[in-house]
Amino acid sequence: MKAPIPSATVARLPRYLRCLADMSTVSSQCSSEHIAEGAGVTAAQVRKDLSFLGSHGTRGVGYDIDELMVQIKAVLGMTKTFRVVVVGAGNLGSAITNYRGFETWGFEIVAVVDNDSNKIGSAIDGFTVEAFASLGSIVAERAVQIGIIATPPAAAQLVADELTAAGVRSILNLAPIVLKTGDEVSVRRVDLSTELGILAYHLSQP
Amino acid sequence: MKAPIPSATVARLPRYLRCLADMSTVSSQCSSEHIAEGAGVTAAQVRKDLSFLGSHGTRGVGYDIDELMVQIKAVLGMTKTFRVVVVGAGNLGSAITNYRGFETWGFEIVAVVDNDSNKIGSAIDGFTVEAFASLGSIVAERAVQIGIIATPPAAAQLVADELTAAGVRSILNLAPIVLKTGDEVSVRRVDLSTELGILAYHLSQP
DNA sequence: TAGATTGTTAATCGATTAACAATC
DNA sequence: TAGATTGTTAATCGATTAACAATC
Repeated sequence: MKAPIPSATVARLPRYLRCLADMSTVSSQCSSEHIAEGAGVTAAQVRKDLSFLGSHGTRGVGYDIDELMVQIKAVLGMTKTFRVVVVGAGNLGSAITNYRGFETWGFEIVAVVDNDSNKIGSAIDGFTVEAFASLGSIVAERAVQIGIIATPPAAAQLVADELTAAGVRSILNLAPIVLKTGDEVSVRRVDLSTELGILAYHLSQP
Repeated sequence: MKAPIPSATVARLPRYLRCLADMSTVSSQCSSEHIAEGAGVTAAQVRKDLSFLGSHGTRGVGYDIDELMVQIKAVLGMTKTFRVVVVGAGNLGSAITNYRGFETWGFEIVAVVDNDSNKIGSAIDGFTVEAFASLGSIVAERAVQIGIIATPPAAAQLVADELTAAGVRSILNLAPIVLKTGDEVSVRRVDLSTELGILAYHLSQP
């Protein structure tokens, strides 16, 4: 029986991991208090979250940093790698393609595609931009598992449909639009525009 | 007595607004059901959220799209504009500077700075990259209100300190690190790396 | 009036916090 | 043993959902 980890806890695990990585250079042990400080949450929150992974701490002592990192990595599925296609070679797509953080999580970009003939054939971070029309064959031949949508919002749904048709079952959507997909496709969204809206709200508060 | 709007509601308002903007081209009225579909939430959720803004709907009819947009814009503070400095002219900083979504929320980029002498003087989207050392005078002379941190994580805290010292009271932090700032500074974080971690978790689930 | 849809209530659900026994 | 810190419980808090009276 796999323990179901609450989504709020999952969302904090990557932060704990980064925090542990920072601490691992100076120590081998840490307390929930240490992690809490680095991650910007309470110590009780940290202990509660880590309890979902099982008991890996030692009472009176704390957690072994390396061991805890291994546990978190296992839970987050960082033992696997995933092949990614980036759709959209504009500013956002370029930034994503250049982003070094992907390797950390086991994401390997295998193609960058666009439907703009001016961009096709140009180079981005060592990748040659390929035609959007080739998406199906690229997905099939390179066993692409994840599609990142970095297109203007108007194109995003079409891209999602094409990715789905090609057999991709996981999408990271950076376009500020809610995609309509079947239940077999899991979509996550990162929406800078919405974040700016929230920021604007807080700024306008007295 | 200003009604305190729950943070979860605030986070959804920008999405409702975009959704309403899309619908406004084809209709002048809409129901909570329509908004819910476009925003990917339940109709009950929409009505509950909108109730915090006051009663702007008509029972049996729905909401007037234009009027509702005005209400949401007012609540989100979109009647104001904010001057922004982008710190970091790397890939992320460039993508941010090129991002057209800023104007929507009243954010006006007035400077892009970096501490890399190779980047200083180069052009990004019409801006000439200026020296990080000039941050203080730039903030003062151009009345900068918001700092966007688009640097590597190792530099982010220093940048935050400098922004704070220069008098900036709002920071959007794109670096994957928790900033330590005084209570007078409000920080929001957008962390692509954490999002990738969450995505990896969901991908590795059966 | 009949049909539709809001605004609001109460119930449910899930997440956070505080406290402390367990135990190194 | 004394001090420290975990793991877990119970209480609290906040957000979501379902239902429906109000009312256009």
